[in-house]
Amino acid sequence: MLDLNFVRENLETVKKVLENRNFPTESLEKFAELDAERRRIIGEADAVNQKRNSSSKEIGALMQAGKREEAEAKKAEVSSLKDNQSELETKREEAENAMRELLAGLPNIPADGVPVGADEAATVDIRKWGEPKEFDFEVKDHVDLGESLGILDQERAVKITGSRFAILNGAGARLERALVNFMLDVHTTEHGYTETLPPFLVNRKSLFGTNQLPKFEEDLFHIKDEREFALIPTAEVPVTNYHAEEILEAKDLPKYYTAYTPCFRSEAGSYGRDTRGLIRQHQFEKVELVKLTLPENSDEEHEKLTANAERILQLLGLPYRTVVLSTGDMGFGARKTYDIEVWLPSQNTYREISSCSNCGDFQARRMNLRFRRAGGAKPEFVHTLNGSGLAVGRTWIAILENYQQADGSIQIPEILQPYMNGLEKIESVK
RNA sequence: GGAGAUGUGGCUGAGUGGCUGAAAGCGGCAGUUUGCUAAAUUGUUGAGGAUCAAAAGUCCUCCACAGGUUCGAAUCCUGUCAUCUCCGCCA
Repeated sequence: MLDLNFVRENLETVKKVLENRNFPTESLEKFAELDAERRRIIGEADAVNQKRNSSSKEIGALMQAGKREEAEAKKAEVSSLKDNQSELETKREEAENAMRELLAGLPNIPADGVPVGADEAATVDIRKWGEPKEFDFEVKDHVDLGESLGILDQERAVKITGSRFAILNGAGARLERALVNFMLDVHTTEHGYTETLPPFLVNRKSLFGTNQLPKFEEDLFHIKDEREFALIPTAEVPVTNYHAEEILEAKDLPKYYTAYTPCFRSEAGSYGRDTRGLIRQHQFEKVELVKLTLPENSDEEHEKLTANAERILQLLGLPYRTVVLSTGDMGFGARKTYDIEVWLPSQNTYREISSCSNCGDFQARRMNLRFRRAGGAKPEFVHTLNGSGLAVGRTWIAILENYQQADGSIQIPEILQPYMNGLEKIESVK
């Protein structure tokens, strides 16, 4: 959420930013009016409350002095304020809700230097690592590989649940678990993150904090009862909200968390995309990285977080490139986002495997997550960052495709072998 | 799921209708004292908002949350949520 004062003082800038992000600007047309109205009503309501408070105090004094009649007269007077007062309180609530709603619907301001553009075409390559392997045979995709090896079963998942679900078996399931453990181990022992295992169901307040709500309700799976929980679409939600509504001490920052969780996304509006294989599922596994930092350090921490995610691909020997997303392609809450894309031989291209965002104070303001500098200074909002480190399902795909052999078997990267109980190769069980 | 108890500031903990945004203690911060540490001592110490160019000041709101009663609510009433104890059930 943007700061009210910032929007008031930079209305034109905000408008321009919205256009760069392909957002309609019409809500801003009402801003000035809404803002003035809100302040006028607050002033009025405060004045009435003040009148009531002071009169009530006088009544108390009169009662104690034994001046009953005067007190009664005063009571009647205050009573007559009541209608007006409750009406003003209602209006005040409406005005504040309207303003909150407007602000909650505005996306973050991109950082300086983020390429301006409408879509993916405007992303800019930052760096490449590794060389895509030359295969001297016709490469298969992960579906053909996985099914012929007997480690991937999509048909039965459809029977049990529906489309966009899959079952991993044997060495395939083990590979998924190995990747999770490997990633968590690297981030906790080499990169200084604290492992956390959060709830997989969250309430609406948390979803507001990390800006899934109010705008992206239809991307979530909702639990059908009065508690209104939703399945997490990413561990970013429970983990970033971990310290929501708290005031941390500056000396305790930065905080680094890493969490393994399943993620659930309805993928509404993506019906025709990536229908084959495991690229886009309703349920997938992810190891997430979350940082809470001082405002002045968030850019540097963002670079480090992205490097932490890239490190996993380097250790696994998977070629990738890192790009910076353009204004039109960035997520709602991000001020800057790096996507890391892994090489997929079957598609002869790089595909997203991680998205690392600096959200600045945008989410912290939504969840009222603050810190205090030494010496009793005013609380300030922390900066929040998050990134996948990595999407495990897509890493699984990349391992199969990049390490496939001519006979359809899969060579296990050396660093993963201890996590696979020493297994060097996944071969057909048939 | 059943029965009961509880929810006050960074913490402990007073407060059962007005002078309580909240005693007291601890902690924090600033000063004084002291050869240093420690101790002592004085002061200070919640958040959000309105007004204002800004600061100061003034005012409003907040004692789990949401409603209600009342001229007036931390205090009374209702609901919700959370925590604790006992029973049941389970992993």
